[in-house]
Amino acid sequence: MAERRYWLMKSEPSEFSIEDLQARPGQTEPWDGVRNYQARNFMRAMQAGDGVLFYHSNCELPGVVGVAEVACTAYPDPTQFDPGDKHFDPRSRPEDPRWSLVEVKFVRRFPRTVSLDALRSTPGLEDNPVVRRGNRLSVLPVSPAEWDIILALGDGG
DNA sequence: GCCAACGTTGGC
DNA sequence: GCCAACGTTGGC
Repeated sequence: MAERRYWLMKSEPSEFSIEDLQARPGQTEPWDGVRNYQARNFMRAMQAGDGVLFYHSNCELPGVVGVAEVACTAYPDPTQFDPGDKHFDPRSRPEDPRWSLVEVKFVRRFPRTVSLDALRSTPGLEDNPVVRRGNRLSVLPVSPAEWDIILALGDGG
């Protein structure tokens, strides 16, 4: 059995928020539209049951708002083949799909957002890319130690 | 809305 | 393979 790993996934709440995830049937959502190779590779490395920190970006209070879980391993993102979709990729071929997604399942919302400010000022998180200036990666790994720190901040808040 | 940081593209 | 131009991300 694979060891459980931890990730952080960003979403703009105006596009898709943790409340939207909670409201979904089965509280599960295909995390489509990722068009960055590094982020894609991280999704391809995910296993069902991995922990996910749900991060709200590009909003009034950016930060981690709750916990989700990887619901299945990666499969081809269907939006890459849909000419009507904003994430359509004309250069991706069905016999060799370029982009993948995983499905994500709601676990819980934190009582309070663990803001980016809080992440930046908490010892033990300074090595994670999410606190680094100019970081644009939307899917990134979190170490077990970082996971524990952020959960304590979120659940204790 | 601004703009710095970054990834991608394409000319050479 | 270099690198300038371009588009996007995301904090502020």
